[in-house]
Amino acid sequence: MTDKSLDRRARRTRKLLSEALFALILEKGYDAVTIEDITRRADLGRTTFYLHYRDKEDLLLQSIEETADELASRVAHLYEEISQTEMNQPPSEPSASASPVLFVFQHAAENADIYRIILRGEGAYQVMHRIREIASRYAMGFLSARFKENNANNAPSIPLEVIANFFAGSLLGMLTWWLESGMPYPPAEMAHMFRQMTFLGLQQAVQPLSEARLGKKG
Amino acid sequence: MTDKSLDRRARRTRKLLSEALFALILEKGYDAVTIEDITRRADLGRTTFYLHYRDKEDLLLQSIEETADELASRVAHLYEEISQTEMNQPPSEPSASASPVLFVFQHAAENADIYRIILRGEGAYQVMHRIREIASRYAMGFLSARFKENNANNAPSIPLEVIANFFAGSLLGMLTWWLESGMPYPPAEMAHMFRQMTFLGLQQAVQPLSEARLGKKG
DNA sequence: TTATAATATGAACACTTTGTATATTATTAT
DNA sequence: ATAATAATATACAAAGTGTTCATATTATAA
Repeated sequence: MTDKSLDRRARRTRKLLSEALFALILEKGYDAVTIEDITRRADLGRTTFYLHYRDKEDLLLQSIEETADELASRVAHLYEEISQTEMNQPPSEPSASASPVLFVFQHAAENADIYRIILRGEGAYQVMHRIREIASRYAMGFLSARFKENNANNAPSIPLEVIANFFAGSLLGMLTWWLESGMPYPPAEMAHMFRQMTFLGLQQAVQPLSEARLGKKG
Repeated sequence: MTDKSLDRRARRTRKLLSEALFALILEKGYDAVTIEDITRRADLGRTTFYLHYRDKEDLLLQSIEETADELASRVAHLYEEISQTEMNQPPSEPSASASPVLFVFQHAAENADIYRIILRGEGAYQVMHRIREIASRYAMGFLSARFKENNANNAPSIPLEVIANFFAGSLLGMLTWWLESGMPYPPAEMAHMFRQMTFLGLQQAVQPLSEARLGKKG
């Protein structure tokens, strides 16, 4: 998690700086935060900041990178386990327990501050762009695996890239709403609802008991 | 569109300023753009800027507000027409022609610059937040109308608020990808794919020809 | 066309923030 | 204990901000 190769003072300093930045961003927004704000909050000299980071954006991006890497590696690990387990199961059923989606909601709950900052788009383009990239690359892998399992013969009716970005967008949309409204449902419930809408579509979600029109094709 | 109550010079000045800002943001990112950059590009005196706008953010937000208002009013108009037309049709079929979703893709294509700026999250929190709000409020209205038509009796299995944010997120996700990759499909095709995924779910999109598992419920 | 009201401009100003340099002190690792 | 590393205070130049003011230009309506 935190780099052990660093001097103890340096580790402490960086931790204080990123915590101060997070708090200040949530208080008054990224743009309004100055370096002096950060170091004053962290109770450090202003010059100390420049010993560790180039500027405000550098600090934020490095902090986000840490969180993203941690999530990515843990999800990747979980994902491998799942794809093994599900080899012996009906594959396109929404997997209920230990799904990567559930994991994302849990991770977001544990790191709510940084997730809020990321999803609000603070720090502009680069941050949100990087997150969307991660989410849709992951979705691509996930979907192309499922697709190969199920449709060795048929071409998909919609390009995978499009599906992946639909998937990433909807996940980020639900995450954002969930965090901004104070996480009114537990992660498991959010994940369940997400899977339901994703796999079965709005038609099912809106009219749960009618199965009549499903066979039709547009 | 542009306020007729303004002096001709003032209209020209504001237009030049916003065009300059858009171009500069796309060139080097919101944060890096200074007021002097803007006025130099627009070939205006720096003090002139402050005659019209408080700061950089004010200029951007006003420009976005204009675009958003225009879209909102045009969609609202279209939406009324549709809901009348569809009263006499099977209501939960994805409506093919003249759908509000198609309209959004068209509007995005016509105003690609400002849409890119918005969706990249330039100008931070307020902008993206406002857009998500508009999108999900619209989705709320759209969905609750459909829901009432179809399910006067049953409670929806998923809260409308959640569905709306799922919907908004997926639309914004697809829009973003589409614009950032140079609009590789025509608006009509994007809208069609969006409707397909939204209403029928990934299951249908990924395995278009298998209708076997659809009846099941998780 | 002309009067006058509204806009645009350049120069100057105080102020904030940034990023760097330097000399000094404090802490860590071994 | 000591050599290396990190933190600090102070100072500085550069860039950007937002405002004021006197002056010039342009639009509008009588």
